[in-house]
Amino acid sequence: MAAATLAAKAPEERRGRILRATIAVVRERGFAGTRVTDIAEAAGTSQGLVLYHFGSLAGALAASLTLLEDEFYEELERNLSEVVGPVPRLRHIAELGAGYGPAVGDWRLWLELWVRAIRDDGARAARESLDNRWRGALRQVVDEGLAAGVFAASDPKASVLRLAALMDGLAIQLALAEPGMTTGKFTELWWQSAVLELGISPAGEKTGPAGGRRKK
Amino acid sequence: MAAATLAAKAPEERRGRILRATIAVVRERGFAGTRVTDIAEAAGTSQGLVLYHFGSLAGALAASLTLLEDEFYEELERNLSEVVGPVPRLRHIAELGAGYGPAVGDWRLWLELWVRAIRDDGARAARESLDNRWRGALRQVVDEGLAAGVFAASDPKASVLRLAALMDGLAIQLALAEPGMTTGKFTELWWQSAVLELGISPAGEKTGPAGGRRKK
DNA sequence: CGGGTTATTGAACGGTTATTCAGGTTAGGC
DNA sequence: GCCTAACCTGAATAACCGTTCAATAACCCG
Repeated sequence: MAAATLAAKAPEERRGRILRATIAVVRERGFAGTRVTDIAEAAGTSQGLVLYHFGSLAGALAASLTLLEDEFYEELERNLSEVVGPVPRLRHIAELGAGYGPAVGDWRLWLELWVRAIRDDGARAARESLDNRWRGALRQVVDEGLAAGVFAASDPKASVLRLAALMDGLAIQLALAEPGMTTGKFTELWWQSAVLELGISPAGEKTGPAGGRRKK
Repeated sequence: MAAATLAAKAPEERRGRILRATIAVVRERGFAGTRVTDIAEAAGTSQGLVLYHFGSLAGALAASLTLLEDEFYEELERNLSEVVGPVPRLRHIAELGAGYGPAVGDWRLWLELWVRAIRDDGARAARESLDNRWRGALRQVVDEGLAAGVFAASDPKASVLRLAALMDGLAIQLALAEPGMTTGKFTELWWQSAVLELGISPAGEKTGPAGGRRKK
């Protein structure tokens, strides 16, 4: 019956596919370079459908931001639950930032988001939400460590702010493939700051970049 | 006849005016939102002239980047020569980053540059050059302090990298007007990191977040 | 099974914008 | 003073791209 057209899944499925395609295109071409055609092509649908579901290109971009948020939350949760104990967890964060996966592409996406947030309210809200969430996670790990007595910080709030900002700053260089900046270096540099900020004792500091390291 | 047209200064003057206008427009509208018309309007000339001098919109944007570099160099030089001694100089850098002037707008321009650098080679080169210059200045101050014995760092190179990255990271929040981030907080947060990284002795750390400032 | 609503398409439309161009104006060497 | 080349302009051109639209197809419900 009714010779199967290419795809006739639930409209929700198509909608989601378009959203995912949008993110993929933005990742590759940036917000400014993303056209309706690109999205349609990446999603395997027509331009018309993109507009049908989201009203406009801007609408599709905006909707994709909330998907981005959701996925970020999810992944963050999943990632941090893998590891227990303040020090390993902090270390894990250091490595997460560098990203063993396609992190460079992800950081580029964040850069795009920052710039878009300058002028687009939806993007501003998304990036603020993302940032708060991220900083909250960091904050939580720090509090955990303070409570356990393995971290020491005179002003934890400021330390968290600085560590979060440092990661963003380092990420810029990673995203732009600054010569000399690698994921390994990223992790190392950030971790050293964390050690400094939080007075982590050598015992807890298990993973050295190379060679011995001590404190006193 | 031919009543005097508005302006017939040297073509170099117009060229420069267009370049300056381009930067101004990019600052306000971003690279993506900058149109030839905007530049012409801001420069008080015709669209034709913009293209006449620079060949294309992309050409004008590219040319404006080198002007941006030049002006940055100049201003950096001028600014840092004002202050002597490692500690005051470092402190000055902390305040420069926060910017007592239109720094928010400037940081937004840097954000724009970063994103453009992802895909545009000219922008990439410009930002790398700018960044090296900036980091070099920081590095110089740090070396000065190490030589004078007022700073102590086990890995100065890493410290410089981190301090530079931290400034970028904090700048993002400043540029995006993150609630709670002010120029004062910016300076304070960065300065504390500098103190921590470089083991600045309390004597040198003259400026509290508020209160008087003096030197030995 | 109909009939109406929802999805989906591809082509047509229209606005915006970079670029081209033909024609003037200015400046400076001769 | 005049001639040529550099400068400058505003309008015409043309391409690109978001959006609209009329026509189908699929789905759902009674």
